[in-house]
Amino acid sequence: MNQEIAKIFYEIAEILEMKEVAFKPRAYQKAAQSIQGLDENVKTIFEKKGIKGLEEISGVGEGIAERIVEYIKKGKIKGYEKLKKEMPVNISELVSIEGVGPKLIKLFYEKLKVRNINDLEKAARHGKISTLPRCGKKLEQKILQGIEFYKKSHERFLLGDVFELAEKIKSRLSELKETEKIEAAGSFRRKKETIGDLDILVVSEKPKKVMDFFVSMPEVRHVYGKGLKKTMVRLSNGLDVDLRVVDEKSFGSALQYFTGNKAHNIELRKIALKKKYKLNEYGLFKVGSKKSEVRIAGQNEKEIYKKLGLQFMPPETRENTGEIELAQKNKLSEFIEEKDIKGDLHIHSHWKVKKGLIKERIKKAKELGYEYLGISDHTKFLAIEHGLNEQDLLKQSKEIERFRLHVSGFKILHGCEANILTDGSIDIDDKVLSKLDYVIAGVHSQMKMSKEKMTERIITAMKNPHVDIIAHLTGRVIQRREEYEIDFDKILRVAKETGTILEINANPVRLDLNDVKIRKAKEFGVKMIISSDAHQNEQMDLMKFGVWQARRGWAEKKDIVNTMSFKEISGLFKKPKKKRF
DNA sequence: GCCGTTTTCGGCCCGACTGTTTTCAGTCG
Repeated sequence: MNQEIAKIFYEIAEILEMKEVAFKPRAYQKAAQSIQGLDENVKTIFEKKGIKGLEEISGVGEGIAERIVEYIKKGKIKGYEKLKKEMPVNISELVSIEGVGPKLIKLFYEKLKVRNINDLEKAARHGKISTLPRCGKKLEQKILQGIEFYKKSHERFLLGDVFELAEKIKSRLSELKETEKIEAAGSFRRKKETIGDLDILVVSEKPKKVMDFFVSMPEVRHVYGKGLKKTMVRLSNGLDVDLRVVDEKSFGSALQYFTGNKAHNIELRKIALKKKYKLNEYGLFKVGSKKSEVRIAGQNEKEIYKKLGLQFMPPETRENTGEIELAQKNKLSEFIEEKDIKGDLHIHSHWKVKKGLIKERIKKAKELGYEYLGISDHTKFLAIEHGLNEQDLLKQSKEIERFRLHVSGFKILHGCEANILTDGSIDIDDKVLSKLDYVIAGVHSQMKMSKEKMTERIITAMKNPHVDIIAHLTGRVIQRREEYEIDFDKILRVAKETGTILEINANPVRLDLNDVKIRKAKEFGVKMIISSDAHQNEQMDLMKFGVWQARRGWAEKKDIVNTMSFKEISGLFKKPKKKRF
């Protein structure tokens, strides 16, 4: 329901903008944004706390709260229906065309009766657009091109897919002697799970050379525009990349500015204004009388936060979801870092089909600087993954015992990734589970159950004294499979009571728990573990994606159990679950 | 329509780029 309401509010904002209503568009937009990012359903909030509860949402006041209630009760909003009648246009579709905004939509509708992308394409093809005031041939071409790109579905890219590409582009640029500093900003730097486009900043004395080199890279398929400050291209895989050349003295402020997110930046500027400063991508300036400006920061990003009276915030937290308020009070915690990770406990060795892989995994784990590694193959219910049965697990235990004797200075744990069956039971006998160092359990079948049943299923598994960790709790595969429906609050309460650890699956297609859920789990005092869930050696490198996600969820070292030493974590697993935390 | 260590009324982030004109409106991030 939150997404539905957010979408309506965004549309209201656009329509009001068309009607040139002042300020209200921003209000609706802001409310839509908050509601979209909300963890709890507005309906639940309303049922629990009434209209006052809704008004607690940032950007939601009396008026908008009433509109939300109207939607909850009647499934529609009268004012919105009325606006729609005045402007019966598919706005959300049309605004997604690059270069088309509310004002143009209004003009196109009034003069050409354009209601959707199809109409717009026809109008542009027939040369109608360029007959309108302030519209020319170039706009017409731009619109046609925009439609072309829209049709090729301008979807977002997985962070994991963008990561390697970004590294490649950065290293190409760094080989060029004309570039001094290089940094990728935007949602990539904030390590969002999906990326719309990539922003790269460089410092250079020779912008022309850098831009020429940039557009000539083999990955570049299309150049949107090329200037000395900004060049925009599309790569052959469809990813849009903007390259910006900035002055050394503005590098920090440009990095801050282009990292965003937008809402975070707006808050920062407001703080600057209150201090009689001005903040933009060129620096932080003190504004004196007669509009004289003195730069007080810009070269260094940290300096900007400091001068604004704020603790430094890692890019992963810059979403304007409360980080600024905490930073003002100096109460922002230290978040977990990659170097805090001491081991990986969710690792597959495909033992039933290939025996030599445990050794390879150990070698890789040592390279990563880990202190320990846990082998956790699938169990028998997952025949397709050659899951191990009870006998296999006992045999594997003996082999791991032999490794322990031969490997020095490194510790190996033996676990498994067992299946939570539909009734919540585990597909491996308790007696065998109790012989393992630890047990991960996950749902791998029957994912479309009712919310109540799925919640009950997982809770039953958590109540099993042998189940230490629940893997990929929501089962989502980003952009491919929805989360299962679960009552997350209820699960968190039981996790806390039973001492069950929740996994943050680091695979970039899962990242499950997500940032919002991590933050909530932390608030409930539930412990988490970050796991690569590697099926191949190279996938053990994915741990960092989990760490970034954990940082986005404000997790600290103490919230994540695989920051513990081997002694601590093996001791932990030996204690009864309820006495662990 | 929202919101408050300048305000319960009067403000609401800011600059670049583009295409269109010839001083600026619309869009974007």
